[in-house]
Amino acid sequence: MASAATILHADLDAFYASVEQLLDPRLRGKPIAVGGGVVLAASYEARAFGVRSGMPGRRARELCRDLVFVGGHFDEYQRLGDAAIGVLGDFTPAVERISIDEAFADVAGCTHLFGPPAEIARRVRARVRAELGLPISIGVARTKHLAKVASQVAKPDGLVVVDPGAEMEFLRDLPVGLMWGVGPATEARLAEIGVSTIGQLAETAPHRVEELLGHAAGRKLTDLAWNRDPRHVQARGRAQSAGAQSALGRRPAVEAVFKPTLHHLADRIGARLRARSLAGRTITVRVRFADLRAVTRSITMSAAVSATRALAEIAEDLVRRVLADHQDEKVISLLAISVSHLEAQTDLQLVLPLGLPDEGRRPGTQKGLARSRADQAVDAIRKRFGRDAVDYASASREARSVPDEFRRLAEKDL
DNA sequence: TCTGGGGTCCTAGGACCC
DNA sequence: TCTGGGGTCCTAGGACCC
Repeated sequence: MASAATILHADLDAFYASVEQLLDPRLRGKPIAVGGGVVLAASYEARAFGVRSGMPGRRARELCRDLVFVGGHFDEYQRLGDAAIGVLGDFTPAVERISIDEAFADVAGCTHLFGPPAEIARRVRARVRAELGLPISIGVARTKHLAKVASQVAKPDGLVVVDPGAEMEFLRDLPVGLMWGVGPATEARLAEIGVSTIGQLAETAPHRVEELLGHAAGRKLTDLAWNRDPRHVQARGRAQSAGAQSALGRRPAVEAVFKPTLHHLADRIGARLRARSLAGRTITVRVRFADLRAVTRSITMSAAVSATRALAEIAEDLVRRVLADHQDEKVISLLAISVSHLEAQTDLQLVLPLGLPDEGRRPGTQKGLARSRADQAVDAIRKRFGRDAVDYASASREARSVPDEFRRLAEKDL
């Protein structure tokens, strides 16, 4: 016998923009964008003009003459996002938070207290509206995938319940792009074989889908189209990697450009890692060229690193390798560093920055010691006076096209 | 439309070991 | 000595999610 529809997917509508309209009533009903140089979020009124997040501010203004840009109240986003997810938590501990504005909840264990899932969803929406002043859409269904699709269909500010007896009918005519795991590339490939709806995908032979998309992705999508979703609602684990990136516009591919930027990125990552007593064995850099094509280089070391200078120097070496392999590329448009293979950092490692590439490891040199002490001093000052209180001299402030507060909202807990 | 930032997972080839 | 198979790790790239 099929289980009941007890999974909720709750998603705050145009979250950042809705918060701004909440804080300033004059913005309500108007097309607004959070951000400036780049659109970080757009209200539904702005989306109607084609304004999208990630879009350059200039382009957005072209699309919508009356677009109002607002600076962003990042502390409020965090507070209100936490509060909205907290409302779900008042009904059940089985909450899986996906991001600042989105979460799953399984209410199977609390219907005897609060009534059927649809009733719980109604109460969540009413409370978020009454207590926080924000619109939130909810999908209710038997599986996570169905609940997620349902909340998308429910937007804006709606509730959609998928009855277990009507699931296939619900999915059949919806575009494949609504499925979890189908982005622009997959959508285009499916279109090539004449598949544009979930129903059509379900009718396609599984081996064809796998040939087209690869084993894992093909199988996953076939399962979802056939409405087989084994995933459970469960609290999220810690991050597996920590990274930072900076878009540069169009800058010459020379040391004077990439060194300060890499130092700034290494500083951001190093500080986060050290705050959690973590370090990582694998460092990956990503270099994007003028035509937006990106190349990565990585190295895995025998010992984990978290010292800013060590991270920066390893990243510099990797970027030099990229540029040596692409000598015809004179312009770079983005630099990124990611640190993975994270592990707990022992006290010894905290003091002695081990772990340059294997051949070049330098255990506890005077220089290494001084660097690590500098990190500790900087970390301590930031802890007392805030994250912007100190900055390495060589770290470029101009590289920050997006406010640090916005970056922080996207960081997953390490 | 020449595009932000922080993440996750998959693929495929090669090295290496047993 | 040759051959084969399986497992694990590393590297580079790609797609996707919010």
